[in-house]
Amino acid sequence: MKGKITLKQIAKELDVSISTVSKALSDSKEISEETKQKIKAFAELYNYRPNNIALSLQNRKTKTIGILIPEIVHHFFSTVISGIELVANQRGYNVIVGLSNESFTKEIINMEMLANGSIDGFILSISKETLLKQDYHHFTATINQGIPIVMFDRVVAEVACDKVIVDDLNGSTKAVQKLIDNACKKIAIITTMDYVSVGRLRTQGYLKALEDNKITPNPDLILKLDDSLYLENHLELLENEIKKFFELNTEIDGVFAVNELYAITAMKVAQKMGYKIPEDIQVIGFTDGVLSKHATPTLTTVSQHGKRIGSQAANLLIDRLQNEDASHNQYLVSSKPKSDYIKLVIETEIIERDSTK
Amino acid sequence: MKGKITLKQIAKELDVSISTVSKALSDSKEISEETKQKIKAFAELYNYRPNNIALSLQNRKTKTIGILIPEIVHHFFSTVISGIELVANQRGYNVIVGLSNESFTKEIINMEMLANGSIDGFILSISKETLLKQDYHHFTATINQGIPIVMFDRVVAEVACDKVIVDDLNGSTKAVQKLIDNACKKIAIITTMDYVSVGRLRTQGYLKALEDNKITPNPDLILKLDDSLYLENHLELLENEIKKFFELNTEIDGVFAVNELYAITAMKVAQKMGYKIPEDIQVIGFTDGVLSKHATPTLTTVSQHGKRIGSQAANLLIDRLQNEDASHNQYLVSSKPKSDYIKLVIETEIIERDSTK
DNA sequence: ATTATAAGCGAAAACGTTTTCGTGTTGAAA
DNA sequence: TTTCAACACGAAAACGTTTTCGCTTATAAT
Repeated sequence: MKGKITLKQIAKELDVSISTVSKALSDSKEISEETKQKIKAFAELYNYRPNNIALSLQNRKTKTIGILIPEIVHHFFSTVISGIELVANQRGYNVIVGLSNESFTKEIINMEMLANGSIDGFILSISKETLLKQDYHHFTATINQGIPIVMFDRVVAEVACDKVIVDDLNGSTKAVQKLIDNACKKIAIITTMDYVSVGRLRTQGYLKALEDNKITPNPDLILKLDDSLYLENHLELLENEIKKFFELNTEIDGVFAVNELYAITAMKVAQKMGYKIPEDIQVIGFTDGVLSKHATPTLTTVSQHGKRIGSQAANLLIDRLQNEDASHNQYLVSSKPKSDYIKLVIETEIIERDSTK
Repeated sequence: MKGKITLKQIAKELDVSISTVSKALSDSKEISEETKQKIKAFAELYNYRPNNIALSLQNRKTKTIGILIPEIVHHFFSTVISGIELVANQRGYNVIVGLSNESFTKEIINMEMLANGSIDGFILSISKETLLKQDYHHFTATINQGIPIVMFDRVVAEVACDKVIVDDLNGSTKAVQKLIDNACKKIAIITTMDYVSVGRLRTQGYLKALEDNKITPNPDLILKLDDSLYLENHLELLENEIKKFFELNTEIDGVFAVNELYAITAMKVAQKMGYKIPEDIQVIGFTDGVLSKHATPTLTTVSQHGKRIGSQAANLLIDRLQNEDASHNQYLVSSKPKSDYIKLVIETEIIERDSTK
């Protein structure tokens, strides 16, 4: 009972042709009931399953989606994957994942490895190094090869493809507005360097909320942190940075942080300095990770709905794949021109917990 | 510039045969330098890359590993994946992931979907439902089909295959021993139902440590929680259970929890009840997730080294795949008989933080 | 001049499918 | 009895590779 049985073997065993076996198993009416029964029974007995690779070669499609993300040990990204996997499976697709580790080179290698027939399309989030370099030729090259891409979260205008993004700007505005509504007078933001698009957008949202309320932004209240401080191992450095920031700006009574780590670290530092949360300082973080639910106090967050992002991205990709397919079919008119790319914006939602009043 | 170029197209364009092109690109000495140059230049120009699917069909191997895990939004599992991906990539393999969502049926469907040629071998952790049912026929069937499996963490003696496990028993013993050394007199354990093997083993480790120190275990100090309470949404129920437990056993001065959630929830509840940690109660959790580093106080844990588990599992699998390969080669003697399966035990390590003295 | 040898290339099979297009047999209609 | 469908099945091509084997042609040896 070693190795899968093939059409050829069944054919030989039953002394019919390969075509007959194939047709019998697909219940073709070309084959007599009698032969069908015989073949089906035999196939059943030996648990025949068609070989995926052979099918892929034949159909020139693999029914597999390539996911390319910066890292996987990360609540947001793994949540997105779970969303992708959900609809992919429902619609008959598998997912193959590659990790760029935020590296430009690994991103390219992974893409090329998968683009040579292994997958039908990509769902990806751009690595930081690529964002810094602003070199997107591998994406456009892939698209030009006829492999569609759907980008999520970290997207870029330079590449023409479907995109699924979080309403970073609006979400941030809502969050800061909430702090304003909660009577915060001096609202700080803890954010990243501008080249990470989401950091930039969330900062803009912060500024917009202030503007909407005729509050003049105070540059002192904007803390831009180096990305390396996002890493778990630089926890102390991060704490120190935030501590200095608080010491320099003692009047802060509200903090908006663009990610979970910054938010809970801010809470921790503030508490160590004797502030009460939310009485003295209210905090909101952008993200919805595990830490938020379990911090003390629990953290009010702007939820990104990662799972929904994933499902939508998968739907977008599979829709396009099947559309392409249909347009190859001469009997159908291509319903969608290839040029109109969709940009889906997933609304955020503020989840109120105990770090705000 | 649409779609990848094939050997056939190059051959036609350059008016040579397909075989010549193939040989030229693999630098065969059958082909003259002149022709090689011409073909290579052309291939380079059109960015020729061999089609993975065609290669897979030819070689009857896909250079792809199937990962099958209960869930992906989970620090331990995503860490393991990152370890697998690391060595898989280094050794020229891709990874395709399937999620069982702890469901027996989804586990089977996923396996069958991938076992039909899509992958060369599996790395997996068994779903809870499968563990409960104790039905492992799909694993043995897959192995009998010639597809090797490496199991990690949640493994089972009934299936003959390579395994990578955490030294749950020893790790737990060490943790409880540490509590004993730290002068804890009444040490409680918060654990899961027995059918999850790791829960059972960790409970055994707890008992062993007591025994080693001639302490008679007190059944009242063992809290076995229903698995559904592991879910994030039943947080309040979980807190209540633990609260009742503490109220019933006021003399507890040490807690060993078999997972991160139980551990930090125990800390939270204890603190709410007025206990100081680690002064009144010391806590150690089995796991090494994000929560531990950021809880207040930070949690002393038994680290499982998920990344190492992943890398080792991948090495085990790829070793076996390449060994099989070699044994098909008639010029080599199969160096390893197929029957001796390896069980790797990854040592745990206690990471001391502020929840112990 | 004849023969052996090597160099350079092409034909074809194989991997496992699906599908199109024959082809032979049967039975009924003319 | 001849003709024609309908039926049941097989041969072969195609997907994109690699590899074995065989065939020319030119060169070297006799």
